[in-house]
Amino acid sequence: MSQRLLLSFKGGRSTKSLPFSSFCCKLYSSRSCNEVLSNGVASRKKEKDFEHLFKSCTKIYILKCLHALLVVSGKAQSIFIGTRLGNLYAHLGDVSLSQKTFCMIENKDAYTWNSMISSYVRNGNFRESLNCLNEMLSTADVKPDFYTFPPALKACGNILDGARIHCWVSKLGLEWDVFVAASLVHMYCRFQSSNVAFKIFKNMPFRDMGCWNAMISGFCQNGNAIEALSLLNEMRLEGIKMDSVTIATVLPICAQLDDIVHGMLIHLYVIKHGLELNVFVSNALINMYARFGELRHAQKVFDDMIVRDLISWNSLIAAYEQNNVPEKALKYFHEMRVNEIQPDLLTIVSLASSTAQTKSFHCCRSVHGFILRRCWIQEDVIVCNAVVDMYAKLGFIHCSRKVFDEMPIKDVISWNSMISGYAQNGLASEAIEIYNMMKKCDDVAPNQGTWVSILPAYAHLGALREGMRTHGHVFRVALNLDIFVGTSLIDLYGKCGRLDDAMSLFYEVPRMSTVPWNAIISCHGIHGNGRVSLKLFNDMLGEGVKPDHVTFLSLLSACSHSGLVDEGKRYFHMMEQEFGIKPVLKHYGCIVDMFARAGRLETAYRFIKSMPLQPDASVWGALLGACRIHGNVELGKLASDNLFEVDPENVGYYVVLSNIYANYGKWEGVKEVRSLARDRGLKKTPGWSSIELNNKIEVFYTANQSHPQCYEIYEELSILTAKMKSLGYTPDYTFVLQDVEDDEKEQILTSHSERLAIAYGILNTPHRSPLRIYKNLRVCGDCHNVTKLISKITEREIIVRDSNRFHHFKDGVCSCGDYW
DNA sequence: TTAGGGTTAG
Repeated sequence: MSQRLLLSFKGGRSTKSLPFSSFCCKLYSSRSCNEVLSNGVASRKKEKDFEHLFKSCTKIYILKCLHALLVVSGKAQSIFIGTRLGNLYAHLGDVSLSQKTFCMIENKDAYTWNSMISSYVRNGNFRESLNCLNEMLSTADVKPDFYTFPPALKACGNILDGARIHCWVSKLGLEWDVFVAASLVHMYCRFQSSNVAFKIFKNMPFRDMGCWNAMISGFCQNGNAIEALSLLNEMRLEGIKMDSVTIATVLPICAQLDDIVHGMLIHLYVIKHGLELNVFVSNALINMYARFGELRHAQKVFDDMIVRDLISWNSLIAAYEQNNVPEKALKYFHEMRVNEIQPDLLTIVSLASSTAQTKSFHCCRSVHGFILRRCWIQEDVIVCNAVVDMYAKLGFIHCSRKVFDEMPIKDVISWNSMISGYAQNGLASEAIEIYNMMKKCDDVAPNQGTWVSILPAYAHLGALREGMRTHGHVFRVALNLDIFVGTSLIDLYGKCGRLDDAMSLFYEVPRMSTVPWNAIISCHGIHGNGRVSLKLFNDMLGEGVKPDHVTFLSLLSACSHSGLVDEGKRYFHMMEQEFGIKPVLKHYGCIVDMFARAGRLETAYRFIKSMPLQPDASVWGALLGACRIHGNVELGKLASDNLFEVDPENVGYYVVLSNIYANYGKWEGVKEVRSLARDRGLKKTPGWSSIELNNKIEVFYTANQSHPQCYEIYEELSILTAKMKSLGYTPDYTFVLQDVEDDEKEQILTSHSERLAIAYGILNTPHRSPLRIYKNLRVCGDCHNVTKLISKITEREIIVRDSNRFHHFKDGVCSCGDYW
């Protein structure tokens, strides 16, 4: 029977794996193996005749059957058959069998050695492949040929290995083989030596597509996008057409150079030459369109693909994730699963980020669970970082911290994610704590991402001294003029009240992008220098920098803080009409704030009513805040009613409404709001102020009685109050929100946390030195007046930053001109 | 018969 099977197998159906596999199974199970061998496999005369049998081996078990037959017949040790078997095992992914088979071969020739080297490389065992090469080179009777070096060059872990192999290549005169030369080019580019690679490339007498592609991709990998494009042009001039590899290489640089026209022209070329069937090309097109935010084009490319691989799915999911369309990203993740495509680590990274965008804690837990079940948390630091980032973006910072603390390995991005997670959730002190922990780790060095995360935390707390020390670090690693780090420094100096330093830094960093402009416009804005902000905006246009939506946020907020209502209106219209930027809720919020601050509460209210978007808490919050300043109970109540609906959990709004009632002595209203907040389980955020002294940040809560210098602080404050009264100060009791007697009201005002911090600063710093205070809530009107007077009495600059803006007190006046 | 050059990331 086996004999018949073998004969039928020989008779024409041999190239199909199924008949052959069934043949093998039957053969294996039959007890007459020897008989078959003597009549079938073993009786064949030429080794070459095995070729079609080898071709049929598409599954490991089939190959094992054939191998068994060949071992029995004594043919497996022959160089041709043994090497072929070893190669087949390597192709089918069984490395250990591949290695065993090679080792069985006696008197290996170059073909066997070459096959062994490439088999190791194919399976990622680079060290072993280089050992193999060394052994081959030391074997006297074997001569390496042009098949030997390309895989070995791929295996080089450093440029020294590569240069050593280059020497052998030159010695054997193989340098000008196109495959070898392309591999050399690729190797040198991998180790950032594109100049050496280019020299080899230029000297080649003949170049095939592989060489051109190796050089172009080498330039791309080393960030030399311009050189890559000029080489592409040279290739075109020589009449060589781009192939699918060229296109997959070049598309990413179109995105890098922000050149969508070039990218679309290449897409046309792809269509014209029928290259869209290549999965690499289509994947690169999806990625290119995604970078430009052209999701419809990306989707069309994906839809038209006949064959899709994991990267195609990952690219589409990432396209939606990076362009903030999480629903679609999740939809395609689901579809991918339906199509039984197994996600990989990169899928999960996009998934985690998309889930964070949905703001659904439940979904995030599912993603975390999915990752835990696959044990990826232990295996991959990138996935862990994505989870840390996911929870942080959702505001569940304690979950981030838990994942972070349990990470087996932390890299610099893990630390950066945790620092920026805290900083972005307003927890600047915690961000600094993590940064300090990071500094103690020897195996991790801060990078650009670290500085852009930690500097805003210092800026937030007004921790100028620590910020300046970090500026020193940044300077030493030559990142001070990096556009993002430089901008963070501008922001730091600006927010710490050092506008002159911010300006000098601003003129040092590259100013081609909006980023530093936005920062400096905003810095002047929060200091009440609205006119300077407007001038900077015009300078920006003059230098040919196109403003973005953040520029207008900074600008409108500057107008709002300086009472420049007409200018604000003008720029708001200009934004859409001249620059085509559609205002989002934050822009509307600025305009409401601008009208309301200026006392035009009715206009602000009418503006809200005319908005095409549903107003959110920030819009109503702006109106409410101004109602408190301008004392409009009726509109304040209306704004609060809306706020209690859109953001019922934010205790701040209840406090402001109760303040408005209290100012007018409407104690019934106060009682009502307080009980409403209590019923909803909300507690007032305690007010606190901080001051940085001797590299330590000292925090004072309102009416703090437990500070070691408590007695001196209150003593100092009472001396100051007496001096202020002699200058005509009378306490403004409208800022006392409790229904108590006047002397108690004065006591309450005196114990406001910013005053405690100021007194502490006066007691512990040299005469006339400036004081920098940060307050977590808004500074009250009475404290504002008091700080002005203290600045005069003590001849000190006092810079107070509160949750709303900046107050720079000097010689009894505030930079905001009492307009805030 | 063994070989080179390509697409996705926190």
